[in-house]
Amino acid sequence: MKNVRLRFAPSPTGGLHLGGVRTVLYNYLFARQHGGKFILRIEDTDQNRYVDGAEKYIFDCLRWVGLEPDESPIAGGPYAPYRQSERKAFYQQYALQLVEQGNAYYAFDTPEDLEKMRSSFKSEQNPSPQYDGKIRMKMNNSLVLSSAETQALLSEGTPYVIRIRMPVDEEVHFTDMIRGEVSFQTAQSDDKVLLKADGMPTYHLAVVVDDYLMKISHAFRGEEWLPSAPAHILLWKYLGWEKEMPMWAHLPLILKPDGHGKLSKRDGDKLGFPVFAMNWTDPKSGELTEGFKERGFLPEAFLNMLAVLGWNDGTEQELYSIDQLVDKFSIERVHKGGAKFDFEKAKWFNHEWIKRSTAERLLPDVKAQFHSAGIQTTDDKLLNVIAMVRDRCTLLSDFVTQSSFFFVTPASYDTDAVKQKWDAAKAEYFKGLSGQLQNLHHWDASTIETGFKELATTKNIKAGELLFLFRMMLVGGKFGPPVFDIAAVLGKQETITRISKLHSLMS
RNA sequence: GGCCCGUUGGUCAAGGGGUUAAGACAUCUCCCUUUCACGGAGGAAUCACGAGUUCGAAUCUCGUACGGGCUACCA
Repeated sequence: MKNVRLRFAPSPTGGLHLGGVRTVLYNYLFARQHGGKFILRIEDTDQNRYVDGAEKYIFDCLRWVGLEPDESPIAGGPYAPYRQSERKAFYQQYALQLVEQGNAYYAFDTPEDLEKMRSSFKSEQNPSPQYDGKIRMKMNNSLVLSSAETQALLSEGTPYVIRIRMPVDEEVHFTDMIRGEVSFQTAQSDDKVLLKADGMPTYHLAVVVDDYLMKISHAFRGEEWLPSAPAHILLWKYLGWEKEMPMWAHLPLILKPDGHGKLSKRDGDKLGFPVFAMNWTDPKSGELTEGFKERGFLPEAFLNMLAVLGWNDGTEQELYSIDQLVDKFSIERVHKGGAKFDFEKAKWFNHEWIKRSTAERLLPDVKAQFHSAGIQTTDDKLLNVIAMVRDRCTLLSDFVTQSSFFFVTPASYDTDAVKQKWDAAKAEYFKGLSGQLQNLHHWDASTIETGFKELATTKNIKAGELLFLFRMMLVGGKFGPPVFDIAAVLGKQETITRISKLHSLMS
């Protein structure tokens, strides 16, 4: 396979969701496998829905996960421009060609006309009537009007759209890389609008024209596009480009956790998990939607999770680096059925990636977490701490809750629990412990532990309860690494200070 | 309603005529750990249903049911 070119064509209307990132990922993997190019084209076809800043946001997300395109509106490329709003002339040219060939026609129906048509043809058997072969001769278009009438309307500046003229009785079939042979009857399809009244193309025209002009060899998109595929294939044919038509792959959908419908932003809001790659703030409403990045996901884990949501290489392996994915991925093994999204499993991937990452890899991300929590850290100490608590962190934000006590004295204690264990004998013990620690020459975990236990034996107190209190003094709660390891990192003076702090609080 | 796509434990899934039907998440039990985790051992839990083909069907065929997508001058 040569000259492999793939494209991702998001509409800049808001956040970049899971399905979008997965499509990019599969595109990217396929492009890298074949030494091809991955192209980002921005589908700003509908001015009304264009959202300020969304294009840059998409780039930021792709940069975060490391899937930067080879060609894009920002990076440029040989087939620029890559924004649909800047390619209007192309679409108009080809729409006109289709009209001249008789494969498309002008339609002058107003929105009210369409509304009237839908309500008058609506019935129990046909709840949503289409503008198709059965009714187009009853509408106001260049198929029923004489060419003189059509010309007159056109020159008067009457608003119009250009619609594809679907054949009444043809079978369109194609091979999908995931589903195999798929076929449709054209009679079932409607006369889709190709060029809108404002002169902008619809997706149907734009995707075909741009894929041709940009020499796209493989087109991956969501399964929701399957029903309109026959119209696209006919367009390739009518425009005379059939030989250059890309290979199609319709990816399965990512579904809501309960399986009822496509996963949407609202589901995330409702169930408490992100569905966007990164934080997205709607510029109009100011509403913030949380992203996987800000939730504390590693991009490696995020991509890994997405890759295996709907694909499996047939082995037991579940953890893949991006390079391993390039090696193992195959579009033929992508599943046909949609997968329900499970946030618990997503977190598991992140946990695994955190556990497997070096402290050095984690340092910048963890440091950022601490800084946004307003806690100052030093790299040497943080590196040490990361290695100690890594295993118990699922999200990057867990590092702060799991290890902030290394950097700041606990602000509060579980005082009720402490009160139950605290008594005069133990107060006496910790007084003694402070003195003993002060005189320690070697400050390391096992030396501290030995002294701690010897003193407990001397005072005849069970070590278990003392250990609990010691942990409360140093950590403030019932969590964290082994307590003597903590003391070792904290250092002599800080350890003694924390002992006396709780001590004075209790007496 | 029509058309298209799909259906293996609660979830992600392997398996594509003969298997004790892998594995992972979640869940439960136990071990380890004087915390929380990690780790280890084990348990419970699946081929949507009905016909057909076959010596034999999760696997092939056909129906049915269920789920999803589309049915816009949205993508």
